[in-house]
Amino acid sequence: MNYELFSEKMKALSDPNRVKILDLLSCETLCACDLLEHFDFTQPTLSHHIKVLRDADLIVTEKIGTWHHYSVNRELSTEITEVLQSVFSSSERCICHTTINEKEDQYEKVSPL
Amino acid sequence: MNYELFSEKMKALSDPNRVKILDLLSCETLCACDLLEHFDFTQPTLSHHIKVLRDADLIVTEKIGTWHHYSVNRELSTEITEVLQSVFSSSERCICHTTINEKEDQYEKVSPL
DNA sequence: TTAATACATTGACAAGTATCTATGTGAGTA
DNA sequence: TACTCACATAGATACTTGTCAATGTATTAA
Repeated sequence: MNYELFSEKMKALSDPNRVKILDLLSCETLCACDLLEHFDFTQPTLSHHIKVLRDADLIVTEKIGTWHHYSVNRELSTEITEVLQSVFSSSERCICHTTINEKEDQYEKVSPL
Repeated sequence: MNYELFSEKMKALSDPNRVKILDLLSCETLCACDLLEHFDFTQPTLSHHIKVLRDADLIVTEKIGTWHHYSVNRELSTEITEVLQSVFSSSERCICHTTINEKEDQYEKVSPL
């Protein structure tokens, strides 16, 4: 995961409503109508937030008939937590150990985190 | 930390350049001019990103003469990592265990996370 | 087939953001 | 004092985002 990819996951978490959605889904799989009861906004707005979370791979959808069951992507959430920790921790893989203007660009494309 | 506060920290992390700044600062305290060497944008843009990180309490500044020394706020970074983990984990404190429209609003104001 | 339900999509709008150039500020230096 | 350096601020612009009302699309039920 590089800076660009990681910051996209963070962007998906940058709205309080989306964090609340994930928090609700962390306990159990829910459908959109169940989720909507917890919010003041309209259904299209919920649908928008779900799309953002889905595009970021933070939630997965299982369609059963007319109902869509949403749940958190636990694999990715574990990875994100680890990457976040690594960003704040001094480590060998930090970009600061590469020579500026020489390896940095290439390093970023491979795996800065 | 509530959803609003947590999502503000996430928003500060939603730009790849800011993540890179934190990654650089995680190894050592740096001044703005040192940081700037790692980026293609201008000094005012760096100053803007530093302000965003500072407003989110993710970095702290120590001014020595003309130079400003920036470093990561390790206490907050630890807290953020823990909260992130708790959002993705099923737990007793999850908002789903409260009665909708009854306790939820108050709960949010106190400590949903 | 008609109607209802669950969810997505579209288009619009107000608000926010990343970037730039230009300028301000405050501290050290000649 | 005048100049330089390190950094912040102001204002402008292009772009993105959260929200809504309106509408579309499957799927199930009557």
